[in-house]
Amino acid sequence: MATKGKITSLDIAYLAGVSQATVSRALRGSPLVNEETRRRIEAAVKQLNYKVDKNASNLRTQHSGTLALLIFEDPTADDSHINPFFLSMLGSITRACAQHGYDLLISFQQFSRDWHADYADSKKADGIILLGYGDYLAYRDKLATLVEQGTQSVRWGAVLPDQPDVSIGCDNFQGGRAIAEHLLAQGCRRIAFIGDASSHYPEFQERYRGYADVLAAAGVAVDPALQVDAETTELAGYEAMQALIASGAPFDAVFAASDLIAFGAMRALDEHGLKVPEDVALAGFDDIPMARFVNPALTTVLQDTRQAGEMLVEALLRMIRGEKVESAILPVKLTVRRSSLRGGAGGK
Amino acid sequence: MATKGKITSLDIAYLAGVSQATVSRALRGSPLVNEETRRRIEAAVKQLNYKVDKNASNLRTQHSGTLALLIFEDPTADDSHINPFFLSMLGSITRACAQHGYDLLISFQQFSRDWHADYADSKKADGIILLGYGDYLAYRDKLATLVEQGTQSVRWGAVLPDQPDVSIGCDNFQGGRAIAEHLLAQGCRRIAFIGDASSHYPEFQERYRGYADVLAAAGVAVDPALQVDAETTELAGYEAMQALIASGAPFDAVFAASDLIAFGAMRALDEHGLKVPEDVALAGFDDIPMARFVNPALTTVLQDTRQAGEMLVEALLRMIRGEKVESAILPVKLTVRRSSLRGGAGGK
DNA sequence: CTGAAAGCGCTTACAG
DNA sequence: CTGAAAGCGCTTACAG
Repeated sequence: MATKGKITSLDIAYLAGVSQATVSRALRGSPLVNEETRRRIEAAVKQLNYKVDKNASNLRTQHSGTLALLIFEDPTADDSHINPFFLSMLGSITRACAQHGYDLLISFQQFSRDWHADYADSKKADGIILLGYGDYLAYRDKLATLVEQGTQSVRWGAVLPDQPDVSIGCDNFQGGRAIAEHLLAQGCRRIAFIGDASSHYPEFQERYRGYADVLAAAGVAVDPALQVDAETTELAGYEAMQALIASGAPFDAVFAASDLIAFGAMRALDEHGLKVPEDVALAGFDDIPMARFVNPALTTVLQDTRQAGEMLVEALLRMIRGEKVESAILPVKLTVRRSSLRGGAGGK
Repeated sequence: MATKGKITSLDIAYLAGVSQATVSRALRGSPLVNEETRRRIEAAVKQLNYKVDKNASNLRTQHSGTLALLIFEDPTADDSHINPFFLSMLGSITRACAQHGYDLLISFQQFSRDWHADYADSKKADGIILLGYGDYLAYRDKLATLVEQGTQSVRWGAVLPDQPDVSIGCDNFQGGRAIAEHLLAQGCRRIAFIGDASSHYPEFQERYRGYADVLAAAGVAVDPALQVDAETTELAGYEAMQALIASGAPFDAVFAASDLIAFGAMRALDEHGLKVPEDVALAGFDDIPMARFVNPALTTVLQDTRQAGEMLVEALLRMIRGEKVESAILPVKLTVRRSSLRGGAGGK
């Protein structure tokens, strides 16, 4: 039937005995089309297995029905070792896109290199979602350029006073507070913080601020000797923990700025014969799926990735529609597991 | 400078003092363009921050420089609980696409519903990669339809004699053999298999065949009472293990058809006071990132997702180029960890 | 409610 | 090496 060549709306028009314009109207759901005509067209579409050519329709309408997701990662990142937290986000973003009838283009980006953010300019995507950690101070300029050029974009990350872009982030400060309060309630007083706490990594910095805030309010000294930098990998957490132990500074709890860091810390503690939670209470941040499987299961802060993904997509779509969009902060939830429980719950 | 309206190749042409056709040639890297002319054009492109409109160029050239990845999942699947193995695949596929200069569109699909495989027909993608478990016998017809309609596609999955499509899969049979041999070598004789072993799930079936093959060769009975169905989730593994324990059939080892199943089995064993590996040796399949973090760390079979992703993408691109492409089987690698070690390595 | 026609922004034979 | 022109397959004012 179909003459091998590509089937176009003209073929449908011919088969249905109408003009090509009417086919287009019918397929776009225009109310102007007669019910009977529409039925004939739909029959023809089915018969020839016709699909509208998106390149043509996108060219004509000047939008693509597609969003792009850029995930930043370390150059060191190995295939399968993308931060699981971002993979969860990816899942919920994909789903949110589908719900809104948008397709999703994804791309991993090296943080340090020039971003391939051309998806929007080249009309492959109507807007861009940015995801991933990296040095914010380096980040900032590129973000500003993006925004200046009028690229529609939203970012997952810390929500700060003067940032150039629209961001959605979780309440890192409250999360940090929750962990610190919990560890204090467990009787810990020498609580180490593993993770960068500078303005280069605002999310970690906020977690640290929450932690320091609670300690100070409780009259517990915030000892700089108990803070060790680490990027978000198991290895960095391991090495930072080693360094802390080697330093000889006494501690009875560890607040790792992310779950991956906590896993590394757990391994280092184990190698040094320090038991979690009996000798050292341990907590992380993110609540990635693995957190409940490690032994002991990890106390952490749940970031609701489902909600986050929906917020990101919805914010971006509103932006694309030309509405004014504000940054937003999502609540977090403390998730207590065995790794931080000093009392009777510990032990084998 | 740019008059707010969209910048097109005509603007570049005007600025560079050439025709629009020459701009197009220069930007596509045609050797016909004079060096000096090319430089002027490139300067203009930079000055106006021009990007080629992909919708227009794709429409003209009739291909999109994009591949689509469909990931099938259970309707029950929660946001963040996509099988981590497929997330690893997603990572390596994304990377492989980037290496080949292709963009990647992703979409989660409900297995039971009609697939939204229109990416290719609508010219949004040049081809499709299929990923995910599901009832193969139901799957098969849809696959056949896809292939019939001439949609370019490759699938990750079992490589079987009569399948309609091109598949890349790992050597499930050898993987099953490797686990069984290892468990036998540990002195186990009553080795349970948790996972579906029917032709509905050919990958699991192959793993089961490898296992049964080795047992038979070693003169160990393959007891049907020791095989319990389970889909690939932690919960299904947990429930299947409960059922097996409740059945009263004695066993000294468990071969779970996937790591997620193994995690669930581990939890059930733990709740029943059965120690891994002392009382029961346990092995999984996939080597997802969590496998090394559970306690005890899980013996499993490594599927090389990096290689798999590259193979899938390369096969699909060859197909798109019109080359003949065959299905292929990738080697696997036994990864022994503490969960299966009966000897001195066990214990705390 | 429908059709004829213009045009989205490119790419690429064709002619020079 | 370059330009003028056709055309990819749609969508949408415009006219009826």
